[in-house]
Amino acid sequence: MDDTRQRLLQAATEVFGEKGYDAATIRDICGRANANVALVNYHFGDKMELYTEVLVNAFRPPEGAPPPPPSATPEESIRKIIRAMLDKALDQSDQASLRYRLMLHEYAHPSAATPRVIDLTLRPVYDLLRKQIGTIAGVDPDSDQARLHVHSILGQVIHYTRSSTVVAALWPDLKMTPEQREMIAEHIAGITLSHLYAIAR
Amino acid sequence: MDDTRQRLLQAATEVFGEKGYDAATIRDICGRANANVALVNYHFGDKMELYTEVLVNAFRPPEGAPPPPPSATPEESIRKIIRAMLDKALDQSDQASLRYRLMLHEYAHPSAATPRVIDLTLRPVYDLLRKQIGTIAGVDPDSDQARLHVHSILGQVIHYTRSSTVVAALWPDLKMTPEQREMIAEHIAGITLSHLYAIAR
DNA sequence: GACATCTTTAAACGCGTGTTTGATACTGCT
DNA sequence: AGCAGTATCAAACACGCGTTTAAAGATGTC
Repeated sequence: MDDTRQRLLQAATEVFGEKGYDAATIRDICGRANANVALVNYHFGDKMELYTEVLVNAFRPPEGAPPPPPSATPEESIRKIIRAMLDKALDQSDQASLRYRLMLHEYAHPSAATPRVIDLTLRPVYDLLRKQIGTIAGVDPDSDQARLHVHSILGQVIHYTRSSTVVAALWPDLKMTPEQREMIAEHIAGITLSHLYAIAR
Repeated sequence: MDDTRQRLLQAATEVFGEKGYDAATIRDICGRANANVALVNYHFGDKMELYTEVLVNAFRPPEGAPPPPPSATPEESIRKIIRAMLDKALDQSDQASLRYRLMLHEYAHPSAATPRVIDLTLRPVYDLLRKQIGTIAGVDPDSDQARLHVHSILGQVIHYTRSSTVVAALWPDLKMTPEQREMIAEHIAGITLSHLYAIAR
């Protein structure tokens, strides 16, 4: 059945998302998919081709074109983007968080597919944030100023979502409840915005 | 000779620092140390004990007690800490950067030793930054406010040093020259400080 | 129903890994 | 010189990995 291919793809998405390419084993993937070890090679060729298939599948935009978000103010737009990234990354065992974790593994161990993954994931957010920031501060979205601000935001969001061990060790009281996520998102947006306003003046 | 043990330790520090625990191989380590593969097990027991020995050795404070830095203003202190972290991480093939990379690998793949590594590396900086920030903003160093600011700083610094692939893809013109490092450090310090002043008012 | 094609299976292969072995060289002491 | 203890060596071992193989089963076509 062609359904086997689909089960393998889903199992592979989970295992690659949880452990990354190197640590994931074909036997583990096939075990979860109730499939023979040889079937990965039969259906996909080899491990790397299965992996790229997983990436292509995970980062394919959904069918129904998502409506462009109602254009809020640039400030609210930035706040919403930050909050959405935090939520998407921290909602465990969801398909969206699997995508996010695949992305993080790509960044930690770059492969030939990494540039394409970046183009499909981070770059749209990067470009959008640059535009909003340029608008607020009255600077060119291509300027160092705008880029520095966007990397500040990305760095902080990735820090909270990827380095959970470090954060937990230094700040045990942080449980990442929805309220605390809101507090973090508000803080990240706040320091950037207050600096932007200082520039605009 | 006992000098073999030392050569193994140095080679292991390099290989573990470059590749992390899993990807590092005993044959690679022994090759660099011009030693037989069996000698790791003879001198250290097994791979994991060699690794912990590397960690203990790398994070042992140097003999001569380093003089406490001349107490500058809190603002200058924060700027210097940020700049120092960036430099230490990005200076290639230096012993200090090996320490830093060992640290990053520990955070990416937490082990039993991770809490101790955090205590020896990040926590001192974390506590110092909290104190300085508390002073500037007039808040408790234990408050959420102070902690949020410190995690913002750490997140950004780690982002630039660990996610070089991502940064390079999104911002090809950034070459991490000394001038650009200074610009980044100044920006990270700037957004935090300008927000702190806003709070203090 | 018979044949061709696509799927699935258990078993094995080749390779790299950490580790162990048993022999050999070296060292320091009496 | 002789000997005990340490250090080093080449070789092999056991295991897990990705991959291949050859046979068996399922499926569709005429």
